[in-house]
Amino acid sequence: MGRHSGCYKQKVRKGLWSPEEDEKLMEHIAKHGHGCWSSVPKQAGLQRCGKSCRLRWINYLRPGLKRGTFSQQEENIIIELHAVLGNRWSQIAAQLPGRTDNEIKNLWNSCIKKRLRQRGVDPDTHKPLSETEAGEDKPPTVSDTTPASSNELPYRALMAFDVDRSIAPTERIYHNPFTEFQDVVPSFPPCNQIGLLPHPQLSPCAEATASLSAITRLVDMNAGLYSDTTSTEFESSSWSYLSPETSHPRGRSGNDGIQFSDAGNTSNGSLIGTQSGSGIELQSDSSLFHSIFPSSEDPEDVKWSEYLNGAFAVSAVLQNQNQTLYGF
DNA sequence: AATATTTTCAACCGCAGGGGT
DNA sequence: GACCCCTGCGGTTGAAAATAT
Repeated sequence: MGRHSGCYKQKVRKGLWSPEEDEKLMEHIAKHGHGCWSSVPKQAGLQRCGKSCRLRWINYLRPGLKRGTFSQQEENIIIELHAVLGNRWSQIAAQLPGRTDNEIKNLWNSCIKKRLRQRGVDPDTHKPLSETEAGEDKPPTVSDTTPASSNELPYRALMAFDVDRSIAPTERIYHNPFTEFQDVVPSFPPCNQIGLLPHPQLSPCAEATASLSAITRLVDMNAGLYSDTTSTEFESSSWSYLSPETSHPRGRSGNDGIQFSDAGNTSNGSLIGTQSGSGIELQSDSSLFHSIFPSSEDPEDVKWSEYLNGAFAVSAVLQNQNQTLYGF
């Protein structure tokens, strides 16, 4: 089981790939496709195991790969998805075209995790550190949850925090000699748009707005997940909830109860929202569940991908409109 | 300029699970 | 059902690059 015969049978090279090896692999796949990976190295004349070829192709040579700095929107999406999916990097990557699971995993482990901690957020649970440290019995982490049991789909309140935007991302052009792919990193939006949403009528995707509406209702129903914090670190980290009615008294109501605020109208970075409560669940009998999955009688029937496609179309809206949700 | 330390990220490893026999 | 082969996933490692001293 899990054996990898190619690596044992013959001498195989390990470590970094040379340009010549890359070229051989590219040429072979261009001509014949990869077919059975275990036979690729032999056919391509490479002293690598099939597994290594596959990895190289998927993570580096495959056409359409974006390389280089993650955009603000991509990071937001990753954080959102991680809150729901945990360390299911391949599923997260599936929502970010051109990004690989490995790349996302690296970003998470090297950057996002650290930044979340600095902001007083437990990267595993997406809860304030003060909350997770306080409890002796650590609640199950998001990564422990099983998406299959949809009646316990976790959804953490949408949250945001400031970052130092004085450092603008450099415009970098990445050049892959094989794919000729270029990626220009967009500039950051203003940081005071944290937690603010685009007007629904401006949204190019009504479906996404509807999903957002459902999520927002969910947050509202279970609002206050992060309230009652006593951590000054937490408070100073400019959290905000996407909690409609109570959060943004000056906001306008959308069609489905979402309030939309003008950028700059919120208090500058202080904690918004005063509800209390804990934990968010999708119950099969809840109107929320049915608002997200109108065709499903039972949460068990819901395909995980449907959930993602619905819930995270939100991200697409943000992406399209260059909005900041989490405010990194 | 030299060295030490930290960060980044490509690649490896082991495991799980599916399909075929 | 047992075994084998293969793919895919997530955790981990370690070399290279970047940064600090």
